[in-house]
Amino acid sequence: MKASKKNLTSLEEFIDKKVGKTGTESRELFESEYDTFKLGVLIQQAREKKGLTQEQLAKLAGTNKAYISRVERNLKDIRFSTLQRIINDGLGGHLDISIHLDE
Amino acid sequence: MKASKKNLTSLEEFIDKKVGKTGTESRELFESEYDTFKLGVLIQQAREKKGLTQEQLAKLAGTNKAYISRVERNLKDIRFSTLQRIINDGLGGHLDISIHLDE
DNA sequence: CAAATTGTTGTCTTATTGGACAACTCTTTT
DNA sequence: AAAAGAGTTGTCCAATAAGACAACAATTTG
Repeated sequence: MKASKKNLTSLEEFIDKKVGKTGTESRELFESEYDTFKLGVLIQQAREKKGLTQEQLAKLAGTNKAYISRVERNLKDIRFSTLQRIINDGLGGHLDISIHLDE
Repeated sequence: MKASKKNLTSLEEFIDKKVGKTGTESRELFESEYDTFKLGVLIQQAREKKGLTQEQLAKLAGTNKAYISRVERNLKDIRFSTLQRIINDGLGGHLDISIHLDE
């Protein structure tokens, strides 16, 4: 299914309509899921940028390819320490985190 | 024990001397521990900025003050989902993460 | 298209988190 | 100096992440 550009105003508006306005329960659930979603994608993109296969990354990070696959696809929650190990040892990078308080 | 400004050149140099140069095993251990350390401090600072006690934050995040204390003091590893819950529900903020690949 | 490589999914076991609550400490207030 | 408030620590139990490996699916390559 291709999105028609025609009736699309903005991603924000689209999500408002599809998921619910900011502040609603359904929207907050969506956003927390989206954050998790982003994490997997982030790892995958970094891995590909490094030109590594899941198996290579797994070995470097001291785990196995099945686990990497699940993390990238967000099928598993992940411990902070494991995330760090994947990024530091596996990808040779570092994790940057910050907390933004609303307004 | 107060630090004397006298013989301090820079934090970098201090850490190099105290922990080891970048790239050494001891230094990498330190840095990953430091990342974890930062996470607790980050949460604590955000909590204080919001003027919440550990107990208040705990209630908002659906946990208890003992747990918050341990997280802030980095005595426990934390799941990504739990971290998000504390930041979203507890602090009313959001977590910003990015992966930086070295060079 | 066949083979090889890469990624996904099922399932088991073990290690560890998260939640609870009590007891203790430390600090602040009255 | 006693009480109150805030934070720390010990321990228990249930839920779940992490690690392993095999089997399967999908993609890439010769």
